[in-house]
Amino acid sequence: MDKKKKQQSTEEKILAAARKVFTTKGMDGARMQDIADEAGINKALLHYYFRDKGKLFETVFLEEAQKFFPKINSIFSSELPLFEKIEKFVHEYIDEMLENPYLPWFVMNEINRDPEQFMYRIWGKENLPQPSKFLEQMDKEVRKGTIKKISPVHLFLHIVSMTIFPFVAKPMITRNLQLDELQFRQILEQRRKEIPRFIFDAIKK
Amino acid sequence: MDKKKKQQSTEEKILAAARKVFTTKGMDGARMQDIADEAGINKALLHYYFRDKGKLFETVFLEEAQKFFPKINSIFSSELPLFEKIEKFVHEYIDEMLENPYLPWFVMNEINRDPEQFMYRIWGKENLPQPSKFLEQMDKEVRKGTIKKISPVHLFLHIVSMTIFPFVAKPMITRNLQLDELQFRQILEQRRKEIPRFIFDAIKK
DNA sequence: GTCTATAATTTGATAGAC
DNA sequence: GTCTATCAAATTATAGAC
Repeated sequence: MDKKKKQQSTEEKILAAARKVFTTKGMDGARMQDIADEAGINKALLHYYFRDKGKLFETVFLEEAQKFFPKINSIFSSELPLFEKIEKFVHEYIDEMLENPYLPWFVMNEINRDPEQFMYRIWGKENLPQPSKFLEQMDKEVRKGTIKKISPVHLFLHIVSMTIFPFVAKPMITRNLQLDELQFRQILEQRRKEIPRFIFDAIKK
Repeated sequence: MDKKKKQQSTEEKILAAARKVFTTKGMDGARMQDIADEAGINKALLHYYFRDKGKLFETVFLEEAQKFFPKINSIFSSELPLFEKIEKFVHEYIDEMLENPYLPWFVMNEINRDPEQFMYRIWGKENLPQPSKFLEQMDKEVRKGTIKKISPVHLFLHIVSMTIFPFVAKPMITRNLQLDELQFRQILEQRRKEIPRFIFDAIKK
């Protein structure tokens, strides 16, 4: 990491530092001084590259949100069979979050802070994600009798909840279950297979 | 609400106002002026009753955290049979959160901000919650062959995730599924029955 | 206990030298 | 492009009158 810092442009150093500070402290908690220190420069340079705190934050946030959301939609609206689709979603999502564990908390936290602004910025008004295709697919399987009767909306919520929640609630979980970093990570890795398995058991006939 | 404000003591008015502001904006985003305005008093009085912002926040936070956590432990360590225990947990938790929808986001958000400080304050070092009893109970059922083979830790995570996550991710969910307030609330109410049902289907033999 | 006025501090932002 | 020094605004906290 430190090796590469020399090669990084100042702008890249700032963005990396801002990412780190914003994702741990949030927009309100983050201090420009913290970011400058983390980047090994001074505050004035932050304003030289990015006009103000808001602009810097927005750059970081949109960048991160793009990692978090678009994958959901591309998988859910693909042409895969239901079970494979669920499996792929869980796998790819957990993998992504294992690499960026701060991501879900950061994104959800900032969306909560100002839902309209950010949801709009991420998708725009016409570019809404369409889980409807996935919901219809589930509905079709139910009517075909391939899987048990279940509300597609609830099944969708079950899947997303089991996948994402442990990452958001990490401090609660590690404390309650007395887990160290390694144990927690191992459990998350296990969930890649455990969640699809659990769902299949619940809805297969 | 406004009727009672006359009867409320100033301290109660402050706490109610602080609760409202802190739970929506968080510790960093909250302004003492906002709280004073919300309480219908001036800033100086806030400091008269609570030395500083940190003390006021801590009072509110610990009060709220006590609503959120202890119930988990009391239910999980009770003597109920497994299925009833799961059902009771989901019911009571969703009911609690339907009344205080901001609760899970607020508590988890502030714990993420400073895990050590708050986790310690909530339980202390010796007073750790003991989901172990619940985990053992699940393990026993598995070994008896009453339910399918499943890791107790994962089952625990499944239950908690499905129950709490939708409350934390409300803005994401309502936007993605195009739900209005009422529809969202109805779905949450449905989950009281849906989650236990789903779990039973997954683990019953 | 409650208020107004003000101090003290924090922090985002800019000016200007190099 | 980068730095030091400084300003301006926002925000917490206190002094002191009533």
